[in-house]
Amino acid sequence: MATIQDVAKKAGLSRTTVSRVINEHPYVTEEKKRLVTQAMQELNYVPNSSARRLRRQQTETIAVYVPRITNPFFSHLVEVMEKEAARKGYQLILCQTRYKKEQERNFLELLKTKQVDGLILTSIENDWSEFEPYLSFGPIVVCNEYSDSAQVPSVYLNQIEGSYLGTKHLIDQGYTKIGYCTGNHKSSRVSKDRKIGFLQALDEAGIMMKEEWFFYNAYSVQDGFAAFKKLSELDDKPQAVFTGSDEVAAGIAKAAFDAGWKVPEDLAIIGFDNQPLAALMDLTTVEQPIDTIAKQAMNLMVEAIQAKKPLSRKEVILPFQLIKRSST
Amino acid sequence: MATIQDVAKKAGLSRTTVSRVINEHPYVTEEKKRLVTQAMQELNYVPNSSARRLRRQQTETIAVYVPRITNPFFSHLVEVMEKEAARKGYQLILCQTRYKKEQERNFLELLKTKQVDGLILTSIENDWSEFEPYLSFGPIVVCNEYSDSAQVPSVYLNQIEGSYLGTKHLIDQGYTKIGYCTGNHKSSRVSKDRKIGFLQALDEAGIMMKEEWFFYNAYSVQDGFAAFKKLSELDDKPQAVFTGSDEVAAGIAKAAFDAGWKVPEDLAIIGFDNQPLAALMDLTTVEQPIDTIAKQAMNLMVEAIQAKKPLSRKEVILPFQLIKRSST
DNA sequence: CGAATTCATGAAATCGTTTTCATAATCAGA
DNA sequence: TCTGATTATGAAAACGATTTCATGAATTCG
Repeated sequence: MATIQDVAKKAGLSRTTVSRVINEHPYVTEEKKRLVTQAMQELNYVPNSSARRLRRQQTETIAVYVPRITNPFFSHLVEVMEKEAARKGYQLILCQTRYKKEQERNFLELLKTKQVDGLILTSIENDWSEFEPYLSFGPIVVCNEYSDSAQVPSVYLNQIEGSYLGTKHLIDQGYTKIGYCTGNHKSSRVSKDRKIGFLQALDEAGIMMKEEWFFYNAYSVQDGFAAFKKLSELDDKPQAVFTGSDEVAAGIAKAAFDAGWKVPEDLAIIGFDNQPLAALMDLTTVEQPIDTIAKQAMNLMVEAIQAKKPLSRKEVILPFQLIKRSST
Repeated sequence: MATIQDVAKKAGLSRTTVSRVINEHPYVTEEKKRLVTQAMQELNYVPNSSARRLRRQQTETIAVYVPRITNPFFSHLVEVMEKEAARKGYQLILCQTRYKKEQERNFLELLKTKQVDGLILTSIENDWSEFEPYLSFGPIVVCNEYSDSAQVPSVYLNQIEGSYLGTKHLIDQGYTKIGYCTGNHKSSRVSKDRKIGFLQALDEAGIMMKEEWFFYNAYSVQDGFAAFKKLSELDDKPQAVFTGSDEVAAGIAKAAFDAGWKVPEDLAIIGFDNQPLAALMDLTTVEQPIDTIAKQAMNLMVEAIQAKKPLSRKEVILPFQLIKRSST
């Protein structure tokens, strides 16, 4: 492996000048620039990035936290982020927290040990106080999830509004017995707010909710199957169900279909996210502008890294959209 | 930021001893070990990974190439790889090539500039000769895709067998007019072999194929819609269609359903991958053992990095499985 | 008991860059 | 022509770890 020293020797110049050429500093004559470029080419030289990182104290790498990359919502988020990051000369390190507090904390070391310039969180398992101390090591940006105590920029949607929008739609369609089937993840603000919005819509319409119409821990298609099974065994069944994701909605729809139920006549279903799956299953759903969330979060991050200033609290709140299909 | 020097001073010892404690070298008395540990704690010291990388000449980071992370096949692959890598103390850098030759080549710099210890390719756009020169910078492992000229380990499935298996199944069900709807990506060996296996099955059964029953560039649900539209406008329509992915199959199934067709009576459909989507849409499909592919590829990579020996050609070929559902 | 190991530590070299500082040479303005 | 800025270059000091080499002390062995 050729080093900058080798190039310098070959070109008959100093390391400094070579470095200047590499980094496009001014004050290098065309003549020397040519010499250096040629020497670099002949030696097949490439700057060693570890050395550069050490000296520059920056890594041009950003860590992105997701629970699991196979969740389409998060893979979409990551796809856009990676694209945006690459465009700006940054790499992405993928951190799957698997909904585990400890996993999430482990990855924090990346920031502390200077392996990444910053952290983007798309989900939050731990209390914000766990993150707080790491802010001195580099910027953190929150997106999708949010926390009132987080003193960093957050790009998110007002999930109260989102679930209100979806629930209101069900109510407007005339349903009065409405089930609620979501992950209801304890540490998630998104979960909490969704529930608030849901209840708020019911409340405004003067509609009652029954304890047995809540179905929790539903994340996947499989969970949707299970939820339907429970639902179908109730004496007093809901006429419609609000879900936390298109996967769950799709699972319920499929199970209902297999059981000979008609959607929406026997059971109306509303999904969340508007993924390709929703179009496929003809599910009404609440759309989240994933592309925009991802881009904005990444932009804030790169800005923060380059400004080298600590980030302050800042909220970017984006709007939802209802996509009406035949499941409601 | 505290450095190793600060710790050494605080503990009244040399950098060397501190380093020994950090790296668990033998030959340090318990007494000094305690002193160092305490000093590290008090100073909130963490080793700087850039410095460590520079000295050690390794990064504990692996780059994974995928076309797009939103493709469920690849996100599944990456999920398992990340898990496996984390378990072994490695990080993953995500590289989305977006099916572009140039993007793919750009990411090669990561290896050359020593930002990663190795490369795992799950898709290949460029000719192998483009990768060849980079082998001197670190190990490369191919998985899913494969190339005869690649002198590195490859973990893959014999796609000729896979599509043969699926096509044979359609033939066994009595279909004689069979369409073929895949990506048919030019640079992909997978694509080529799938077609070979398909034609082979037809050939063995003495079945004729019509040019108009080939539908190419189909990757997504959306593409499935389009393919069905074309198919349905033919005078002589196929009775069954072999597809390259569950998404495409699902798209066709949905479009067919919307058009009032019955599956499989009016059109039989077989997918590929056995993703959650396939269960949802009740699609017969050819299953690929994604978990195993991912794990094996990652193991080979870590082994290669740690052995520090150049990798030689080696093939790990895994088996397919047919999942029969109601779409055929 | 002397020689050969093994254990324990530190000084200094090293990894490959970028940055600071110093020094000339050139140029512009009075 | 002198002064002060601008341009062009290199020597040497960082960046923060690990590793080599040297050296003594303690232990084992014949």
